[in-house]
Amino acid sequence: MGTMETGRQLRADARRNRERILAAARAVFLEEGADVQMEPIARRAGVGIGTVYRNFPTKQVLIDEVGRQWVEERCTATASALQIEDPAEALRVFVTGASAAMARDVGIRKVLSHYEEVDTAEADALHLLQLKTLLDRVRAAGLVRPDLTPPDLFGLMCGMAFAIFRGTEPALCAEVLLRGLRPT
Amino acid sequence: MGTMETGRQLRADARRNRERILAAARAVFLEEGADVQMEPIARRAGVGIGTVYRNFPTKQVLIDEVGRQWVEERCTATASALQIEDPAEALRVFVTGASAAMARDVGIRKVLSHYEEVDTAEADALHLLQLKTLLDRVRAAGLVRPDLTPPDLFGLMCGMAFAIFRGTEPALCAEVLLRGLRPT
DNA sequence: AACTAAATGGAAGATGAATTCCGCTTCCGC
DNA sequence: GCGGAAGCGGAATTCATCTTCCATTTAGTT
Repeated sequence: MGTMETGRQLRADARRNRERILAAARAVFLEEGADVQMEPIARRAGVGIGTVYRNFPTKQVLIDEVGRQWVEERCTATASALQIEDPAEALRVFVTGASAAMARDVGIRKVLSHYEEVDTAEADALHLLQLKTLLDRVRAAGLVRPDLTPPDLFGLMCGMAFAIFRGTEPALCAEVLLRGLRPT
Repeated sequence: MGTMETGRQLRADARRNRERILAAARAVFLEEGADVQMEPIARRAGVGIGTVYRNFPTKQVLIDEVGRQWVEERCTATASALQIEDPAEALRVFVTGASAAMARDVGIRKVLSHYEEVDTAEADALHLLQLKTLLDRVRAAGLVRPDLTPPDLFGLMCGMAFAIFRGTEPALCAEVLLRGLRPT
C-alpha cells in the first residue's frame, strides 16, 4: 500500500528524517508545484539528496504521497461539512472551504495534475461517494439542478480551483459556482 | 517583433515549409499540449528537425506563436459576439463559444500555461478590452453581478476551461458559469 | 546548363534534472 | 565502549530532450 515496506522498523534518526523530508516536500510542493527539483527539498529538509531517495525511491512517489495526504485532508473537511444539518449550509461550507484550501495551497494544482496520472481511484472514490451523499441531500431539497452528477460537481470544483490558482478572488469563485449550481 | 527578421524574403520552398511546420505544431500542440517533442512535429510536417529550428529558433518561440494565433482567433470570435445587439445573447454566445473552443483544443491548456510565462500582455490586453465592453453592456442591462471585473470574468472563463479540459460537459460548464454570473 | 546562395536533414553535442552508488558516519544492542 | 548494521551525503552517472552544425541538396538566376 504505502511507499515502503510498512513492516520494516526504521532507526530513530531515519524516521525523523523521513518526516522532515515529507514535511519539506509538502511545503515546497504546495507552495510552488510539483516541478521543483529534488535538491531544494533535500536542502530544506536538512538532508542530502541520497537520503531523500532512500525514503522515497522516486520523485513521483514523493509527489503521490503529498497528493494523497492532501486529498485525505480534503475528505476529512468534506466529512465535517456533511455533518451540518441544513443542506444549503452544508453545500456552502463545502464549496467555500474548498475554495479557501485552494487559495492556500496554490501548488497543489501541479501536484494533483501529476498525481492524477498515477492513481486517482483510491482516495477519490471516497470523495466521490461523499459528493454523492451531499448532492442527494441538496437535490432532494431542490437546491441544485437535478441533472448534476458527482463527477460534474467534482469537475466544476476543479475549474473553480484553477480560477483561484490564477488569482481570481476565492470568495467570488465560490459564490459564482454556488449560484451557478442552482436549478433552472 | 516577430519570430524572424520580417524583412527577409524567404525562398518559395522555405515559406511552404514554414507554414507546414506551424500547421503541424498547431495541430499537435492543441491536441496533446506543449510538452510534445520537436521530432514528432518535424515528422508530421514532413521536414527534418533542423528545418524546424531554422524557422523557429527555439521550441518556446514555436509555442508562443501557436498560443498567439489561438488567442487572436478567440479575440475575433469575441468581436463577432460583441456585434450581437441583445446583451444577454451576446454574453451567452461569448461563453458558449469559448466553451466549445476549449473542448475542441484540449491541448491549449498546456500551450497557454507555457505561453503565459513569456508575454501575455500583447493580445490579452485586447481581450480584456473586449471583456470590458461586453461587461459594461450586460451590467447596464442588470444581467450580471455589478462587482464583476474583466479580469474576474477572464479568470472564471479559465476555470471553466479547466473543468472542460478535465472532461466535464462543456454545455454544463457554460450554463453553470452563466447562471453564476447573475446578480445577487 | 551552370552557378551560387539558401535551405535541408539528422547525427552529434549540450543541457539539465532525476537517480544511483559507495565510502564515510551514526545509532543501538551487547 | 565496541562492532557492525543502518543510514547518510553528494559527486558521478543516466536519461531524455532540446539545439547546433555542416556536408549535401535545391531553388532561383544568368
